[in-house]
Amino acid sequence: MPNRLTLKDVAAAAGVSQITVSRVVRGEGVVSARTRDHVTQVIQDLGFVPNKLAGALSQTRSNQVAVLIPSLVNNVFAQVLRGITEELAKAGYNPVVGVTNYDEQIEEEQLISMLSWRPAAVIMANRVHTPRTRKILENAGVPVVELMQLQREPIDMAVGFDHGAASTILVDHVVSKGHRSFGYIGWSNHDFSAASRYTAIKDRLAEKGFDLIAPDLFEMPPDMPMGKDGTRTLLSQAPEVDAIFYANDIAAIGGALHCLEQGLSVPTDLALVGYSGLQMGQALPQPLTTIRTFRYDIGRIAARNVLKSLTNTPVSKITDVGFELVEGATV
Amino acid sequence: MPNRLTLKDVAAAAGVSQITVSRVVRGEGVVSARTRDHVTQVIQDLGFVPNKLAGALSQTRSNQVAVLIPSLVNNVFAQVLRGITEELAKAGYNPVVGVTNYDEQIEEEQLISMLSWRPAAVIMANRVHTPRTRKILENAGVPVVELMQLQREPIDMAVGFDHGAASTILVDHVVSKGHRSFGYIGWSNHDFSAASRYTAIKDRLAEKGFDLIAPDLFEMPPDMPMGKDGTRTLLSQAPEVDAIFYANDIAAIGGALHCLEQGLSVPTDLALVGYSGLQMGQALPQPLTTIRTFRYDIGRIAARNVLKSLTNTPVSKITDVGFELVEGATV
DNA sequence: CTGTTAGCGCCTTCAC
DNA sequence: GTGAAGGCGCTAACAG
Repeated sequence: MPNRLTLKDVAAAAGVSQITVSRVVRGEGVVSARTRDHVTQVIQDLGFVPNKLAGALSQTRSNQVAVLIPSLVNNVFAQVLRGITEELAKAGYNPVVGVTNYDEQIEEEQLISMLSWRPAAVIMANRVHTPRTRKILENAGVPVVELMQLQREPIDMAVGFDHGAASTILVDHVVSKGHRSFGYIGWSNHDFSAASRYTAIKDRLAEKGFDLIAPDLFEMPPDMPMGKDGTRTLLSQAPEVDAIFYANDIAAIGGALHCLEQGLSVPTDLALVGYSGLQMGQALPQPLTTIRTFRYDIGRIAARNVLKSLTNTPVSKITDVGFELVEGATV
Repeated sequence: MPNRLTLKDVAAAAGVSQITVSRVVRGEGVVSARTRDHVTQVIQDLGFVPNKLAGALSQTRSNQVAVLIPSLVNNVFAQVLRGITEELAKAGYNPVVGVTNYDEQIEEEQLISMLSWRPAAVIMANRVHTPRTRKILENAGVPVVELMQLQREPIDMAVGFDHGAASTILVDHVVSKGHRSFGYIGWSNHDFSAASRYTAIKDRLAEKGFDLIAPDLFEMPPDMPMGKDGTRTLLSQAPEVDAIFYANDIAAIGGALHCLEQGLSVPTDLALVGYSGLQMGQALPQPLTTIRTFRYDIGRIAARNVLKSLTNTPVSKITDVGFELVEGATV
């Protein structure tokens, strides 16, 4: 077990004190070039790896960042996490990942569990929390970044974009193309972003005098088969619908498959509207009309804000990374 | 900062000693029912959260598990990670995730960085390591689980399946359907699984007297656009090819899109063979012929083996979760 | 520029 | 059944 080496061992081998080795390891404090080189050499030779548990304990803070995301398999969050991970790695920080499965109660438990590791910061890829979670975060004494959705006052910092605005633009685009009867396939849980998207679409359509038909919402973000089945169900209940908004691109692709199988032509018979701008939707023969969001950037900026905040560099409380209407061929 | 409470504070409030509180918290050692209840109550009232840094330091071991995966965005590894995360969570362990980007050098750096947190175990979703990485793992003194590929002797434990066998079965199936000229679209880096898949396909075809045409291999696992472009390139260079093996389902779907656009009928003009059995490939109008692998189970079993190993429960060194030939409609 | 001292918060060991 | 020391490995604060 070579890693059972401690500062003391290195110090003894190098003929200096522990604290000198510590300074060399951290690259902080003043050490003469000579001793620094010497100690560095000894560290190399011995293969010493500092114990960060002890370091964190003595500083009462670690270089781990707690990250809570609703799902790992959802590509959107996978990309957010990738951005976070890459950016943290540059500064020598590690993410500790917790998955909430879109459940605020689990989020709360996970958060408590992670806080007992005294992370340097917390990143939450969600804006809805239990009251207790909010309170814990407010008192955690570490930077907190909430992701994706900018509406509402952040606990500490927020990075994302305005789902409501994106939905409005999407609606206007679809209506401008002449569609007149609208359906929605999505989900209905606590996810604030999804909810505010649905509401924004419904409201905007209402302003223009249109209805939005959403027969049964799912309990989870719909995947491709759910999008396919949902489309069939919706069309059987409301055959007049000539445009469907989907909660995400994957579900919309499911809708496209339904059309393909049923011989419905897109967008003449039915218009399909996605949400997220995944690469996959754009690779289809008919590129999907959707809202492109910047997941990777959101992750990176979140991490960067964490790091800034930890070094007391001024950070804006709210970072709007925007979105982009992708005018595909399905509307 | 409510979490600045320590054992000492709880002990004072409860009128007992630190160690008694510690025993109650851990549920270990003998404490009378009365004091236990009392202390539990005080912990509740104060909202005490034990500091695991200190706990881990004094035990010289934590309940964090280091997980190194090549990519977060690749659905295969996302699912592996999901399995790991869910299973660890049940036992109160947290994964600390490092992403290697399919690079053994980065893997080595990440590993060293993570070991300085003295994780309870290490899970590597890859079987190729630098010599130094191997040595570090052998001496780490903690359980090590390597994933996906069963060939080769594991450092400690391995969970996965035999890529070579899967490829052989795949080849036999495709040949049995009457195809006679074969192409391959994949990648060529250090990934042992990908390499052994390619080799196994090539070898098996050779045994049957066939060639395998693989013009240019990518540096990364091909995605949908790469699969699409690769298909075009390959067919322009070798128009006689009537069946293509893809390194993964996503690339194969890209191939399907190419056929759709070019009016090639599948499998008459061209057969498409995927690898992984992603849900997506099965949702297509023509379900993809592929090998289904059990990513989620691999993750779960890996985590379970870690936990067993930590409690000195006997664990088999090698766990073969198998695979499944999916006879779709594209061959 | 380098070293000494005193913890960080918990757990192990050994008394009582 | 409970408690008092001592130590896990590191770093902050102060000396020299």
